[in-house]
Amino acid sequence: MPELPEVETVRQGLTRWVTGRRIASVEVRHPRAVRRHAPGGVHFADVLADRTVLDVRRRGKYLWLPLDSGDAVIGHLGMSGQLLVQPADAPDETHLRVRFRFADDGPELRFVDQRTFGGLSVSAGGAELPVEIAHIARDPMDPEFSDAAFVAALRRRRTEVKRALLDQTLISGVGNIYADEALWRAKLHGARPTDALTGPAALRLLGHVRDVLAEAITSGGTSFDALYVNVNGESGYFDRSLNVYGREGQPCRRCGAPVRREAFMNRSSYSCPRCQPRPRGALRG
DNA sequence: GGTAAGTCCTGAAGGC
DNA sequence: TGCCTTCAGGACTTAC
Repeated sequence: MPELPEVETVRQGLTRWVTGRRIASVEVRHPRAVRRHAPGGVHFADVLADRTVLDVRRRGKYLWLPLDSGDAVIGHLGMSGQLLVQPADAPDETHLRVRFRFADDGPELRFVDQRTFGGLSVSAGGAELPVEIAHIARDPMDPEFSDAAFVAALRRRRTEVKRALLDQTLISGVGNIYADEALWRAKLHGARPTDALTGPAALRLLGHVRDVLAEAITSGGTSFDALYVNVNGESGYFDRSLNVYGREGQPCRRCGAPVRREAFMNRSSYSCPRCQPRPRGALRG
């Protein structure tokens, strides 16, 4: 499941493999993969032909590829998307959605997505920062991310802390897995109200978020079921380092209490019942 | 049939 | 009352 570390790994791979190359043609094999591109798949392919990729950039879990036309290709991997660099004669993947061929006849760029939550689009004039993703906050690894502004905004919210961590307009790049891991490190239950967090507590939490993400980037991201792979098709191995996520019933690595799983927003939250006590007044559980 | 995931959309709720 | 902002939850998708 691609979160920031996975997307960053993909960005680094794409930078190496597609920067400076001229697109010869684009083949859209599934309309849903370009559903965010309002003019449709034919237009998507037309506007990209003969354009050169200048760079590969990232904002949160979004990638964009500035082009020599001033436009940009926006990509989001959703929960099962992959951007693969493959030899042109490699067999098509089962869930191949979009294929980029290059003028140098070198390796193709393929967007493969089983569950089609991800997608590609072209942002007109979006080379610097596509307007479509301008609402996404900076991520905590971004040099221009402001810790003080984040802490202030977090404490202004009237919601639960895990929900706030998943809000990409507040802080980007944190998904379900790393939210649980950061909360475990901070010894906070995800249902804690944000407006009751002290400034220092919020700052400590942010530090743990940053640590978890940094360690995951070093490991090349997390993968459980081979749905996520980097541009060369290799899985990350950060899952070996997870402390609570997916470990229901197994002993907490800090205190030994069995890790609990709770329903949260149509998905799961994992936490230690002893290290991360549920706040008084919280209803679920 | 339940489960997993991230984002967008819609309706509800709250503040002024 | 009414407008604006913020919040909560459903929809989407598909393999297992």
